[in-house]
Amino acid sequence: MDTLDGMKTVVAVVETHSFTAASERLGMSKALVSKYVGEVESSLGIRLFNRTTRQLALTDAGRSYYEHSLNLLEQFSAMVDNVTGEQTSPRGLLRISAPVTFGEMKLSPIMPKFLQMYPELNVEVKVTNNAIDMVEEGVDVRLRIGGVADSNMIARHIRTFPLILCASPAYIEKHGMPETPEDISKHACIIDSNFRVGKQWPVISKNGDATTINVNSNIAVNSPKAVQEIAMAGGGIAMIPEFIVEGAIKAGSLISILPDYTTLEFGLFAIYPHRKYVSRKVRCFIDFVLEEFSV
Amino acid sequence: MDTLDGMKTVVAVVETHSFTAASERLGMSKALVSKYVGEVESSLGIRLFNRTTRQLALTDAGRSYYEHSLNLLEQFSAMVDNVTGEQTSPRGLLRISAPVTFGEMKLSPIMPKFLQMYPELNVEVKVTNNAIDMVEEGVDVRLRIGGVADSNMIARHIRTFPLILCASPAYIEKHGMPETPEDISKHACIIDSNFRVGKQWPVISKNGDATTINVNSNIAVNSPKAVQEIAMAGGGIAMIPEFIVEGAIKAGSLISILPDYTTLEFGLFAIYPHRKYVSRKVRCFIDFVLEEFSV
DNA sequence: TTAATTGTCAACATAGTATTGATAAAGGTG
DNA sequence: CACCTTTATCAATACTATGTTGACAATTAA
Repeated sequence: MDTLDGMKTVVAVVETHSFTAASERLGMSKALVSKYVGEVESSLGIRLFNRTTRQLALTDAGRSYYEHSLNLLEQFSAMVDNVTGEQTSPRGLLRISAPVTFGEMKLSPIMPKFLQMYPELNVEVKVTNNAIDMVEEGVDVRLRIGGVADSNMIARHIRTFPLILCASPAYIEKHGMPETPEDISKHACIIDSNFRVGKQWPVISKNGDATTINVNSNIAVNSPKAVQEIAMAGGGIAMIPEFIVEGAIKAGSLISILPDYTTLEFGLFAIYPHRKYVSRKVRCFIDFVLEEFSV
Repeated sequence: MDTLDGMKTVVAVVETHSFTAASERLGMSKALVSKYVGEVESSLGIRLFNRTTRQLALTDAGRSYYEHSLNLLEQFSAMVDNVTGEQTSPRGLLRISAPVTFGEMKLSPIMPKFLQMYPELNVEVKVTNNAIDMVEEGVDVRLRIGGVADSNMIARHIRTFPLILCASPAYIEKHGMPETPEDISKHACIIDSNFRVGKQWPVISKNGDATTINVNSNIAVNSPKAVQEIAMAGGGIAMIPEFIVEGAIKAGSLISILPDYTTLEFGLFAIYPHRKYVSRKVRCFIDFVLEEFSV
């Protein structure tokens, strides 16, 4: 057994709290995870986990080994990056997580280009809206809307994405096209509960005048895709990230409302662990995303 | 190939300046050393050595890899020691070097006890009087008479050993037994050129009066054992470490001269690399030697 | 109790391992 | 300048270890 693989295995077990989950993260059989942990233990001559088949508890030695290993593995990849410099392309596995709609619509289309730039890199994208535990999931970088308050995470701002107001042509035909922000409050609106503004929608005119509209709504949903579907079905006026609806607007199934006004915008951030050293593959990915999403 | 073994191999090659010497230090075939270095190089995608069959030159990447690896390997064993704590006995290979006579007469007899204390430890003792390069030879601890001026080495004082004056019974019978320090200068003396005093022998009486004798000598040799042999053959008065001649004196083949006086003494030091972390096996060995040689 | 899930075990085919001896290149030597 | 030694590498060999699969006992939730 490669000593470093042994360390990686223990790290994965500690972070996932399970041999089985660790085997999935590492892409190997659970039998091998069990074997590796056993080998590490016997090579140290000390028990790292107190385990019954259903419960897993770290021993003091296990905690110590985990913490040191984490540090060592990080230093090792730092060394590899340092030695190879910029001469070789990053290799290995990069794990990314992203919000599902953003991941599907904006991230996925640019991934082939990224893979082409770094052919020796394997990428695993996990789209999820659950506030996943990066450590537990073994994610290297996480794209997220909004920053994080976790001090051992770094949140790097990528860019802001605007939201726009829109509704279906049928709805507009029936209820009329709003001409001023104040008109909105006479309409039915669809709330995306991901955005914390609720029924107070901010609207900013071209010359910078900001107002807040108290909108009427009897539906809220926590998915921008669902909001779009509701709007397209004539459910009323929706506030949706532009990148989601730009296709529908071009196709004519949605109409932009008050195009001379801007409304909410959200920041896209890249979140990654706050350590001394950020691996080159992560840096490359963030640089790539920054470049691609630069306005 | 175990990643750490790859690192160890590169380290050994760098330090010995040779694949062949590295293979000897590591106890593996030179073919494997060659293979390992090749594997490390191809896994990094960069050349570590510029090598013709006869010349070996580190590349910049090689130097960087070596330095980082040294650090990583040290941290790894520090971790292992930390995790296992004092619960398990040190294991692995400990390389010791010692002056030949001291090694033969004083160190060797206590080694079995040491091995018994730490059964999982393998020891390799290298007796030599040449001022060997600890790095090149891969020695963990070196016992040495006198300290060192190398700032990246630590010299830990073990104890001082006295020298005594002696001669063969036949010589004394023929030339008379010296009764005062001044009598010595009338005799033939044997110089051990290891001790830098040359023909100025210091003598200190029991009440602390120190004098220096200008001795006559027409032979100097850089080996205390040889000095002893010359003295036993009737070559004259010799100044020899007590531990070397105590057997001969008991056996009657040498007689102590001016036993009420003391003369030179030398310090025995344990030399080891000056790093953040001293491995447990080295600490154990030094502690053991300190204990054994405590007066 | 049943059912599902967990960590471990034993067996197996496969792939990698390290040694040996041979080979070519490069220097030092007389 | 040819010789001889030494060096790193290569090819072939026997062997060891590797990781998967499927079965198993242990544990807990329903």
